[in-house]
Amino acid sequence: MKKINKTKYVILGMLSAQEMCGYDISKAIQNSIANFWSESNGQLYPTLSKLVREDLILCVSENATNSTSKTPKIYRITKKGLHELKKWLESSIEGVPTFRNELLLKLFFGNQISKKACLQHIVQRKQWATEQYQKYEAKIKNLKISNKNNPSLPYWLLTLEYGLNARKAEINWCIKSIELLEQAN
Amino acid sequence: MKKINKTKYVILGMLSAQEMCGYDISKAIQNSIANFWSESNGQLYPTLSKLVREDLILCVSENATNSTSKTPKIYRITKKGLHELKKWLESSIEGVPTFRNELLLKLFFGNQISKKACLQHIVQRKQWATEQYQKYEAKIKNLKISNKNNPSLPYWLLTLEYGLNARKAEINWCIKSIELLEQAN
DNA sequence: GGAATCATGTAAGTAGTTACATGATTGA
DNA sequence: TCAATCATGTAACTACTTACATGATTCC
Repeated sequence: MKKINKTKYVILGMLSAQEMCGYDISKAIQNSIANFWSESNGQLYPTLSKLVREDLILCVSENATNSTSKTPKIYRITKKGLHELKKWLESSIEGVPTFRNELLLKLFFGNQISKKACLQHIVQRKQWATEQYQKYEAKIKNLKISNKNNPSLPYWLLTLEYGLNARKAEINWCIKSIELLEQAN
Repeated sequence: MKKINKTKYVILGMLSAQEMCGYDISKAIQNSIANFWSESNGQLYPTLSKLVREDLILCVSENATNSTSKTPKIYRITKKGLHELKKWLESSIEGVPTFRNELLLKLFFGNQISKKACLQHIVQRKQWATEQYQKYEAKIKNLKISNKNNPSLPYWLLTLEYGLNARKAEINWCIKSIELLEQAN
């Protein structure tokens, strides 16, 4: 289950929808997949250059004339790139990585500190999960309106509902855990 | 929300229960927190040395006489180490990192491939989540018996129930998503 | 004029894994 | 005797983030 760089596929995926510059891709990530994926500039820009070298994308705005250097570079996905993207999208997922969970780590050693301190961590998480839950609800509502006829809508909703469900489960776990700890000897 | 190295606290936490060598710690991680935490040898051993230098743990088996080099080095947590551990356990959790989710990334771009291929990913995940769910159930059952009077039991159960809940939520999301996609246009 | 935003990129560093090297001990 | 497990550690590498540098454009 070794980690491989997927920045490549994020870029290809984003460019499969429309031509964009690096900055646009960065914004698009923020506005769509940020709940389960992030990319820093330090990964994004070098990968863009790499994908051009590999012929998976190309730059369609090399206005060689007025090259004032800080003009946006608009990228377009190539046929080869689209093929590579689809191949990856279809390929099955090899194992699910274990996510490190600081809350659970602290609770696992919970007997070393006061019950009250442990409860505080859980209450804090419950608060967070509740806020997140509401954000997901709002996003789902908005997306259904703003992208009514977008063929990608069902897929985008799937990802939001995953988050909604996960937060809901977390809230329930918090409630149950608070009760359980308060009762415990 | 910058990433900081928590290997330190895993080691301190494990040693707060009993004296152990590096290998034992590695095994203990496998048998207890592997569901939400992992450490590789490449992190573990250098960190052990570092913690000794920082006086947070000490090596209690420097049998300087018969040093055949591959004899286990038994470590014990110091007062300073225990204090540092407790301080961390009580400190509040700064932000929850976004976990990268390959399944959601593939589904987000799902419109680029066939509905069937997307469904396959979800079915596969459902299978995995179901297996995991059963493992959690078994672990919880066993732990309740094997650690009946252990004061840490409620905390350990909390972490297992988190996993159980999370997998259950995932299974439900899979079922719902499969239905939703099959109906879609 | 100046702040915010648009836009690209790099350098330095951290965290982390993998793969290897080494050798002792246990038990079938 | 040979495989498995116990046991420690390092070197090389990858992924990734942060912080910085730079400058254009927009719009109040």
